[in-house]
Amino acid sequence: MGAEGLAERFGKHARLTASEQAALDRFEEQQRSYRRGAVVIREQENARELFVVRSGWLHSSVVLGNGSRQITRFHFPGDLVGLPLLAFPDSPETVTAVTDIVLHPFGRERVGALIAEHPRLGALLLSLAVADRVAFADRIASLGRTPARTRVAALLCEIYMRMRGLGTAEGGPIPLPLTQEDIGDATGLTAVHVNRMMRVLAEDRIIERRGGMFRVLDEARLCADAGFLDRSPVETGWLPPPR
Amino acid sequence: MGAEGLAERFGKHARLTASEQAALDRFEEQQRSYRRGAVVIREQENARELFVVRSGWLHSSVVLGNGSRQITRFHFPGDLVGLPLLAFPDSPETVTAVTDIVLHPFGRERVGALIAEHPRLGALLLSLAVADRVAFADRIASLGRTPARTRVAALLCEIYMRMRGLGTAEGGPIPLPLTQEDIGDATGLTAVHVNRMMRVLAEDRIIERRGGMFRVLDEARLCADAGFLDRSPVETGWLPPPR
DNA sequence: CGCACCTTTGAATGAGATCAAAGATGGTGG
DNA sequence: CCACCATCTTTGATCTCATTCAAAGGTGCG
Repeated sequence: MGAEGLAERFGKHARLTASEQAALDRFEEQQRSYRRGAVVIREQENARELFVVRSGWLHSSVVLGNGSRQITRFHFPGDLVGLPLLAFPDSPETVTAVTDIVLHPFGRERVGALIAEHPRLGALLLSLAVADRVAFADRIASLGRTPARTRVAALLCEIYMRMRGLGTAEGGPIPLPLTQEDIGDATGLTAVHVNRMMRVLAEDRIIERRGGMFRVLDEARLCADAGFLDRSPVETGWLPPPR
Repeated sequence: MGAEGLAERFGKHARLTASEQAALDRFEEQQRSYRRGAVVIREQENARELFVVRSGWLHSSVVLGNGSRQITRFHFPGDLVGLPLLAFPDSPETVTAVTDIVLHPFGRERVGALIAEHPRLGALLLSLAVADRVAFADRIASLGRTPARTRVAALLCEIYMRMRGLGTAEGGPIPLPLTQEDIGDATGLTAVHVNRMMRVLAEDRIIERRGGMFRVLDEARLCADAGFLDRSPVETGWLPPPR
């Protein structure tokens, strides 16, 4: 549970041929574990490896000149981490393990080889990168134009939806291994204010919190409060045929 | 001046073969003009075409449930517009002409064909999509963790840098065909507050404004105020060989 | 069991929003 | 060419949401 590989992820969007499946599996030959809190990729440092997340949560963050931190994205099993290394030799972001994690590292040039040998997977990869970009755009809108309560709701909603995509029980408890400071750094709020907003959401019986967990009591209202938009599934009609 | 095509853009990052060059040029066979203010792609509507920007400015925006608008990205000549259509059949964003523009429309499946026939260009496209993602991340950090003055400075700085990349004179005047409301929608501020911040920047002799133009008086200080990070040029070491 | 870290709550402060209204500017049609 | 009107910019006054500062509980780990 809570573990997914590249092939499973890609397979959600297109039926893979045996050879494609094999090519993706080859990205997961290596395996490496990190402890909660470990820094996997450090901002501004030269890095050559990307990773497939096998299990656990991570986040990408940026530290501003004024010392404050902004978390830009959370990563879950099946996600690709370190994509910016395909564009920049020095990482523009820090990638940190939120929980204990297991990753599959692989070299940049393997992506090039994948695209050359399996253009359809290359196209699918582009598709996923673009979907990611849309997620970033949604977050920009959330930060730029919505009040605190909405932003916190949006983050919880995103986590809820993503965990459900990985197969969490419907109304069951969801792990929330983030400190309120983390949530603040993701939503552009202070930890204090995050605390107040979470309390309000709990008082309104939209969520319930206990320990490092939360439970969604009223999915409809959470989505409404969060301004959640269900992005239709990734489009694959334009992909070239498999080779 | 101020016009650039796909081949020029790609050529900045890798030396193109004749056949690659030709393949990219073929994306610009069609041509279509729009007036300032025209909506090129409408949010939530089904769209099948992407565009290469030949000349002029555009922006992508999202309208939130509360009626407010967030501009997520500006597009300049040589940019690809409508990439989200590679992942979603219905556009998640509205694309609007900021000035009179000329675009080259093309179908989604052409991207698939390009990747299949020219994997290296596919990889480069992925690279550019990833670079875009990093730009989004930078903006998230700006919105989430910096004060108003910094955000406005960051936007002007971005425009300044991008215009320079397209060949604007060093200390010369730069067109700014945006209303203060537009700038507010991009920076997550009100038009009124944008006005105040621009005034402060002008009073501090960092920029100068006249008509629909601005001039950067003190590039170093603008960059410092904006927390500008010069992202190193797009990395191409991992690309597969040209076919 | 004790310490470090996290959560929670209260009170004061402040950055940016909102409300309001007076100038500029520019595009359009007569 | 000019007058008019819509749109945009500018400035002031007030209000509010979120921050900051401070301090008291919790929690879990070594």
